[in-house]
Amino acid sequence: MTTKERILAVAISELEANGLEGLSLRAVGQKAGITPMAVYRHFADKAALLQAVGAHALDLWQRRVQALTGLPLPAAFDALATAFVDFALDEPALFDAAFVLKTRAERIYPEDFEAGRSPVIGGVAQRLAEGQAAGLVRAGPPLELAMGVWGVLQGLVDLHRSGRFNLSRTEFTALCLRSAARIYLKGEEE
Amino acid sequence: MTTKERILAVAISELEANGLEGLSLRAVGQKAGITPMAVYRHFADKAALLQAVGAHALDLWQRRVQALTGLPLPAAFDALATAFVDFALDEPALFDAAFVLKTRAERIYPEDFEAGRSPVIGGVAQRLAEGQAAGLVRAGPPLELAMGVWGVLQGLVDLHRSGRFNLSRTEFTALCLRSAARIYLKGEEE
DNA sequence: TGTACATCAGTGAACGCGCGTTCACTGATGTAC
DNA sequence: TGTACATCAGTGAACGCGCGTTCACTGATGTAC
Repeated sequence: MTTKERILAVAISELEANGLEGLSLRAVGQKAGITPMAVYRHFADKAALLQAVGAHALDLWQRRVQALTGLPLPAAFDALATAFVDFALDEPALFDAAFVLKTRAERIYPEDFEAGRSPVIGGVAQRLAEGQAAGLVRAGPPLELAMGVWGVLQGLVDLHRSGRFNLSRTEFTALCLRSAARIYLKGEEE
Repeated sequence: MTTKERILAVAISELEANGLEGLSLRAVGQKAGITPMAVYRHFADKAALLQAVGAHALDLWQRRVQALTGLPLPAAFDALATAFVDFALDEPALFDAAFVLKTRAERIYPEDFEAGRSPVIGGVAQRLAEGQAAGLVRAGPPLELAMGVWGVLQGLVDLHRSGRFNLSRTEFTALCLRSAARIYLKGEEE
């Protein structure tokens, strides 16, 4: 494990512990066993470190999604949505680093998604299109439906994190799945 | 205009200018024409000031919503959703103060909403119930549908604010309305 | 094989900043008798 | 009506903190001749 990797690992655990605002180069250096100033040997400045953390977090998220392959259609979306909620609630700071941080280069709707530069959203859109062909998924541009699903999950998670849901984890996740399904599912499911 | 009101007004405009993180008591005092320390005459500490700002922002939002009465059902929801998007994109810091700030006492799902302690969500749920009776709105607990609509709007606005939409304001708003409609509207609308 | 030199990770002190908050105070206004 | 006193908005200096970042440096390692 190189020093750079150690710094990154410490930064991630500090992020988990103290959140985006609570991350300081001094603390990272100290917990990595080096002078805070030595961090500058490996990252140009704090923004560069944050960007690396963000890239790592996004990578971690994508790995989690890739581990979900092989499920039939409706279950696949439930599994994906559950993974999203779990990621957001279990690793909130990583979630922020992956999805909220502005220092990272973001994928932009619609061009980057149409060009397939976002594997997760691209995959969702493709499966939604398959679902439309199979008569399961409602009509509409698959990419827009995918963004709608992302939006509702992100929004509900946001509301949950600002303390607006007094629900058990199971109940909250189920509410998220139902809300997401309302976006893409065809017909009455309840 | 009392000094307290002036402080509050300055705090709000500072919030608009610099965001939640950029708000400092020192700047507020200075721009209000008093010593930063005089702020403590009127607010116990920074948290108290922020709480007052949050209450004001929420009040402002509720006024905007109340101004929308009298529209027929599908248009009413579009107007409400448009107002939400406008509020979020035009006054992002006030929006944060009203909806994101944790120092405020939040309404909690489901009990506070069931008890009618949130006029906006309560009103939405009631109109959704009317829509269900009229056969316009899909089945499901009206309160949950309302939270779903709130969630999708909040999420899409979030994604927009982190730079993920390269759409004109009009196009983005339209996408939000379509996504919200997918949550609550019955049948195929496209 | 030995020596001179370059490279480079890491050090430690310091700079300058803005922050929330404390403290003892001033000075004007209002009120009680 | 006049005087003594309480109230209270506002002052100004200071405390202590943590931050990102700079600067000149040390000391070990690797490399060229």
